[in-house]
Amino acid sequence: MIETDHQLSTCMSILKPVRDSLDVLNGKWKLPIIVALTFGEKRFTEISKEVHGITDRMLSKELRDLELNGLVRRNIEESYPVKVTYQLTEHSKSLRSVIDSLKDWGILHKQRLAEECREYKKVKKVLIK
Amino acid sequence: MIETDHQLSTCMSILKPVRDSLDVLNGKWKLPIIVALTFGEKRFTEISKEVHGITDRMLSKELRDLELNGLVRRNIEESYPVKVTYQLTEHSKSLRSVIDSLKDWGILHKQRLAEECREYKKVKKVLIK
DNA sequence: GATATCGCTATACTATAGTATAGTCCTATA
DNA sequence: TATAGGACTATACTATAGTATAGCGATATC
Repeated sequence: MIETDHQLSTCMSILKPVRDSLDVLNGKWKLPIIVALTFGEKRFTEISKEVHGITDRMLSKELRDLELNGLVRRNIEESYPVKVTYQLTEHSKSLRSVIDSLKDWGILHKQRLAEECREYKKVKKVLIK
Repeated sequence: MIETDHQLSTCMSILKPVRDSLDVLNGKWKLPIIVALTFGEKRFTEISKEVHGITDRMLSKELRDLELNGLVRRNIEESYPVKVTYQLTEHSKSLRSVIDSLKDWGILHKQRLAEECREYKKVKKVLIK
């Protein structure tokens, strides 16, 4: 019982950091934007063209979010006219393993669902016979 | 150029499975429910009591989602009255590494943000001087 | 007979995420 | 002078996630 409580509280303490990570990555556009910035800095309209379907409003907001979370840096070139570029930060590289982990599980999960579906069809076939 | 296109398409192919994983874990209640079921099967009202603040409607919906994704199994005991229990599946155990990865990054990220904040204060101090 | 528990569902609402469309202020170019 | 691009912001909308509250049909308990 004490053991269980201890384990449970351990589990609970996992929830907060997991939520933090999910919040940073969540939404429809964060990851596509990160991908677009993977091979060097880009300008607002360049990102907008690469991330198909995003509106200016969303891009502006998501870039601000990513900047606040220290994943993206906004550079202003003091030229005429000013040139604004966005690039990934060092910190953003630490996301690599998280993304890999999510990708691997996503693939595994799809396979599992497909297997389950085949199982179901097999069962149905037997039942029909 | 060809190289870059190739790398980009690789990145894009990562997006879908990552999205799949995020969709499965997303929302306010999925993870707390999974935690509640970590130490054995539980009944509807037991989960409801452990996951503080969740409404019956949400619990019902989220359990159905988790069941559809093969993470939770619903058992009906044919007794009078019927007893319904929920438990984690084998497949749900494969989430372990994903959750660990998210947790680790969440902790790292908080630290990074805290450091950045200290940096900022240092800079501000210098500027005020 | 009245009340309580179990495992939900129904209805109606609010809050947050995302979309659609237009406009602004700057400079550059035809 | 007109048009276009860059980097946004403003306004208004829709869609999805989540909340609040109530009810229901079964059994069990007082």
